Amino acid sequence: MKVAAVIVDVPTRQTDRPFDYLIPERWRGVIQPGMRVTVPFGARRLQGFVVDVKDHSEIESLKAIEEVLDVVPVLNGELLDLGRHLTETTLCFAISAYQAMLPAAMRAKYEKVLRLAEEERRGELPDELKSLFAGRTEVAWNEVEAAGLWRAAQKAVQQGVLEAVYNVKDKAGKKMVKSAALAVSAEQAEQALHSLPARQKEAVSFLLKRGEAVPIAKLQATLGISSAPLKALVEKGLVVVRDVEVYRDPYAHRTFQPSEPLALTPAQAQALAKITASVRAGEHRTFLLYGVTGSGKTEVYMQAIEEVLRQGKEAIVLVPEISLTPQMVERFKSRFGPKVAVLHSGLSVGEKYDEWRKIHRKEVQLVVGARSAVFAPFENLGMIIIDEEHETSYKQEEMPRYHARDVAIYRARRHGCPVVLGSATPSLETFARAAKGVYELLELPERVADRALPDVHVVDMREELRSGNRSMFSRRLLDELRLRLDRGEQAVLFLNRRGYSTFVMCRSCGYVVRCPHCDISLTYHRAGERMKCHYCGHEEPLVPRCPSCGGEHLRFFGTGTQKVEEELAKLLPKARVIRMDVDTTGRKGAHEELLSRFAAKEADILLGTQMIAKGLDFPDVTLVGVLAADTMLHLPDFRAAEKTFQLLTQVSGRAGRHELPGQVVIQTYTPDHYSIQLAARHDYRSFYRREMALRKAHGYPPYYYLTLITAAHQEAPAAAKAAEKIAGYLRKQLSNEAIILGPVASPLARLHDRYRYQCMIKYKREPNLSAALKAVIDRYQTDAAHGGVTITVDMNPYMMM
DNA sequence: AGCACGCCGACT
DNA sequence: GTCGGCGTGCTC
Repeated sequence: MKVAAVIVDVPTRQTDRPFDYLIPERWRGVIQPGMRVTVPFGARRLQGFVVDVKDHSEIESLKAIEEVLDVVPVLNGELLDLGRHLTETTLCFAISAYQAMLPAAMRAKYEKVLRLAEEERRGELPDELKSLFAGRTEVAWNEVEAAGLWRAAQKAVQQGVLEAVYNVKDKAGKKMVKSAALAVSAEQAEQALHSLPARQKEAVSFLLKRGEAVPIAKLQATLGISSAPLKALVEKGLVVVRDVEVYRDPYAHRTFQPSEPLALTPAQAQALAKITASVRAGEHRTFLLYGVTGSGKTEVYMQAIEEVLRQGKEAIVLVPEISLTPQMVERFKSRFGPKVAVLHSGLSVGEKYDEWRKIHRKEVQLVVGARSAVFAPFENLGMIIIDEEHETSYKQEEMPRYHARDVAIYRARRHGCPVVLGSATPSLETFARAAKGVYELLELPERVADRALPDVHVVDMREELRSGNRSMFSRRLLDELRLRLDRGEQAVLFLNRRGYSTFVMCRSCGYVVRCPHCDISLTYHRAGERMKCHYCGHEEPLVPRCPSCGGEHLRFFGTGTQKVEEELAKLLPKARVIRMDVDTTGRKGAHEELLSRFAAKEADILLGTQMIAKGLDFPDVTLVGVLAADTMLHLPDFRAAEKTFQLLTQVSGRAGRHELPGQVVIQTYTPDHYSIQLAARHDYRSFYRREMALRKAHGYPPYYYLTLITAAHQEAPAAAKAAEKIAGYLRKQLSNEAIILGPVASPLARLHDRYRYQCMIKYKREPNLSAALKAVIDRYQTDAAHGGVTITVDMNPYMMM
């Protein structure tokens, strides 16, 4: 076995295949599929994944592998296969699939360095480079480029005075801590103890007691000693100091109250029994655990996990990023303690790497994490749980465009284990499969402890306006808020828009301030008087006059959380408000801090966006207000009604989860819309039937599959032309059953300075589709790439923009 | 993606 | 005449 097939870190179509490399003799038998290596590729050095080891290659002159980055494969056979599967189902590059499975820390960082070939030739350096190389032999390429000496350097390389060195580095290393350990046996140390001075004695007996290496900082702190005694002990040969690897534990400062399994309701017990039976039988099944908010789905998950662990197997729990709150983590940590690893975006690159290695080394049996945790490198999976199954954040919007639900089911099939999809508002796709018997439906129709679902009032804001109330608060909502303040209870206010106002328009000429890079209006943010683009992040100061006509009457339209906060301060000056949105939770730990302040009743009202809709559970919250229920309803997305229904149901579920009954006020300009009406009545099934009928009539999922193709270019006509060509090609390739819509300008017609045109394909069965799309990517992407057109293909899109 | 190679315009 | 611009094609 002297040849390795390697997927190199170049995400393009042309390089999306294995390249063969010679395995140097010293690594024969060592290098295995799934290991990362560095290899020479053209003039560069790159990271790559070994996907195969073989005896022969078609290629005559092979280059050799330069470095092996792993001792043990980081991708096992199953994950390598899964990567190939993702390649086919999402049309992504193999390298993207493999990288998505590993923590960011393991992705290579590249640096190019220019090195003086020989010290003797320093004199031959061109004058402009001399000062740069003064006193050193290596200079980073960036530095040369920044100094504008690109050409001089290239010449020097050609002449052989300089050489280009390509380094491949890991992003984050293992964290090492200088630790002290005994250098002699325990007996010898005991004997030496008598003759030691006081401080050294203390140190040695401490190490004896611990029986392992102890970080020096900790040793010094606990014994209150300086480094001097340790130094003396090292000289005497009694103690050694060495680097010991430690995990960065994001929860090190926290203690978790152990929790016990709770008594189950009959429905919970029945659901649990079905799941555990499947775990024990080791057979793959997909369950839909459909339970109203507050019905105790998490307790079912936890008891099912206990069964998995009893079987000596492992489990993955996926949670949407925004509900991976401290509360949620705490529940799992309390029940499963050191058996859990947690993976979410709040962790640093290094922390994620450490959590991942705990899994890889089989030090934990359970992972709780966001989307990418579905790739946890367990080898004996007993169950995968996806909480809030309907959440769109389970779909990745970059390459590879996978859906965690599909990956979970694929892995579970291979491991022979169940998948549990949990939701109070299942996605139509999932509920339809459950209705057809593809998934097994498990139902929790009641809240635990007989608590009632909250009372929901829909307020018609048009009516408010007619009766002269022009504020963003209906009289009803304001009254209810006052009542909570009087009673010392808490309220949650939900508004799906951050910032202050959604757009700024000149009253004289109608000019609207827009993003210079995207086809969208800028949002005004009160803090710092800035205008921000919520798509590309562009920011500019607010102008005092209309840039178009010079008029001074700029008016702020639409309402964001900042404006609500301000308004609340006017209307309810005594209310203490905590605002939670991307702008107030950006800082690390801010999210946790704000929530714990609310839990400690340091505030009366929690005002926030999406991120407060899920998973929160506060006993004194008895009122939930939805300020504008229709914000999502009119988006150009066939799932708009479904998303509205889900969001309203989820938000409502935050009220009255404990002893005190809950009340919900939904403000809307379209009170008769079925998604609002049925959410108010907690009637999922009627919503499901109604929405299914519409999907059927209009040919949308789950009746049809969708694929979205977008072409983008600086110039609108170029993008349109590329999209046109693609549509024409596909019309020829696909069957008559397939419906190809467009091309049309994307709803977000310009993004990041590029115009976008899209085609939508609707189909039921199209065996030729993958091949045709691959051909599209091959043909149009490669020859269009030079014209600057980029083509993206999203099979089963969730973002229609 | 980079990087080399190669083929056409404005300068010492 | 060369330097330097960027289009084209390759990387085991």
